[in-house]
Amino acid sequence: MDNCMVFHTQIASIMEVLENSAVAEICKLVDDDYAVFRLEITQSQKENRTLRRKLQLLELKVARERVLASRPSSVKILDRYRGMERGEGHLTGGHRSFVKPAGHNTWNDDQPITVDEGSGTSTQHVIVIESADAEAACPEVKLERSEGEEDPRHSRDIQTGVEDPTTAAAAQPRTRRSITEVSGTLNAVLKSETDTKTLTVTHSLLHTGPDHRSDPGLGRLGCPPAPGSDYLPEFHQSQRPVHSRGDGDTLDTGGDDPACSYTTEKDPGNMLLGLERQTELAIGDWNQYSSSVYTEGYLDKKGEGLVINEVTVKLEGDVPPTWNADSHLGDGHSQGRDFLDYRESLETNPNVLTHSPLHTLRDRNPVPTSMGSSDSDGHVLFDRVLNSNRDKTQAWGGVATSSICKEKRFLCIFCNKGFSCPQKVEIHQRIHTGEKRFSCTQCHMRFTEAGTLKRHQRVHTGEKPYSCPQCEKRFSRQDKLKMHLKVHTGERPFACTHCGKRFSERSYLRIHQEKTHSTL
DNA sequence: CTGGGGATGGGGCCC
DNA sequence: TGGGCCCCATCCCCA
Repeated sequence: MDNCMVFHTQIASIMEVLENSAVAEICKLVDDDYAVFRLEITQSQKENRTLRRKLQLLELKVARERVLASRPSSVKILDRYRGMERGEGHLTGGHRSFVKPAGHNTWNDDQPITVDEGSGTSTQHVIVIESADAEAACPEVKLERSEGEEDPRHSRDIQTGVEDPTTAAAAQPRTRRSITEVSGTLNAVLKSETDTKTLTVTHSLLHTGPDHRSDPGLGRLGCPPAPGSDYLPEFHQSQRPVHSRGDGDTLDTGGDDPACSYTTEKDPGNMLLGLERQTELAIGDWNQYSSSVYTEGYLDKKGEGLVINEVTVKLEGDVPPTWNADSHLGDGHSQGRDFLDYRESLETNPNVLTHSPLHTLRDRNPVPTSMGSSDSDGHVLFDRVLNSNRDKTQAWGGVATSSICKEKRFLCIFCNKGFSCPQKVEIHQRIHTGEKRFSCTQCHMRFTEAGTLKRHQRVHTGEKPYSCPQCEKRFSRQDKLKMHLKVHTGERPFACTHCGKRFSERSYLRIHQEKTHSTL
């Protein structure tokens, strides 16, 4: 028995040793395979980056060739990338979006292009504007991504009209486009100029604070930035060139009213976006993150089309950095509007979401668009400028800034409702997204607007600053006091068209008609 | 008791 | 940011 026990003990020991060795071997195999797998993944990623870089270089080259072909005179464009093409540089560590023209609406103007390298602050984005032919139903906007440069604070100007604007104006009908991007300081200026028209779009990404705003006081069109808005798009209406300093400040050497200016590209094919209502968006998903999307444009007078002049997207969230924003652009009805300024800015943290109403647009009518990506600062910005109707330049030539600002050309992407300011569109679109960023500290109530929250909080404080001079009754709201005053005055401005009965409130009349005259 | 109307409070929304 | 209007819900009064 003892021998038997010893034998079993030895067997158990051997089994344990074998088991341990087997486990160790399995672990080793797993580790080896894992290492190989990771190596393969890394190699694939490197290959992807290399291919992407090559693609970007090809795009750059094509764009440059287009420009060179159409602008025989002194072209200086994208010196940085020219160097890259010569092998002098590389795009790593960030992303660039290039604005490039396409079709007949490309850099075909006989204006030189200059690139202001700025002062070493590296923009992480190069914008690609790709305008479709007039016949194209969907103008394309192509956003390229590349590995960005190291310095996130580079500013660069791309101007396709280097001449002195004053002389350029004298050189009409010469067509000019100039694009200035200053994303290093969170400003991006797009300047598109045709004939006497100038477009300057300035993106001021406000996440760095108001000090970085080009106009800290007011947003474009004289509107203050929407609460929580992290960028401040601006138009500069000036025929003078806009330069970007190395420190990122945008210098409008013209000194004209910086409030508004608009592109006057004249491609009729780009004038209208066949944008349909996007009310079927998955609001739940859309509301996961702070977002703002608006379209700048207008409904044509017949209501048959929605002309999108601008789309601005601000997105936040922990989402994959693969957001493609495209839109439906179609030939359309300019209805006297002679420009299409389509701009889209996207700012995120290191990650960028992939959902937006624009996404839906893109899906409905895909265009070759690559994605923007994050720069070293973790911000993503891509801008687009679509050239608009070239034939209608003059219609916008003399439009004053104030009149433009009064127009409700910023359209809700959900309901097409027009607003005068993009910030207002952002606030309005919270209705559709369900976003209520203002929460009461006293209760669970949440509100879309800060003013509504403030008004609500009087419920908790009991503050009733408005008192009736007739009966000492007090109210927390002025409109309620005004309503109450009708009790004393007997004012009943709303009369039933069926029975003549009068009511002090419209809603009373409506209820009355529903109850009494519903069969009529 | 019931229904219509008035009064009030509150939120939504736009200017 | 405040003003103003709208809508809705609720309570109350009264025929």
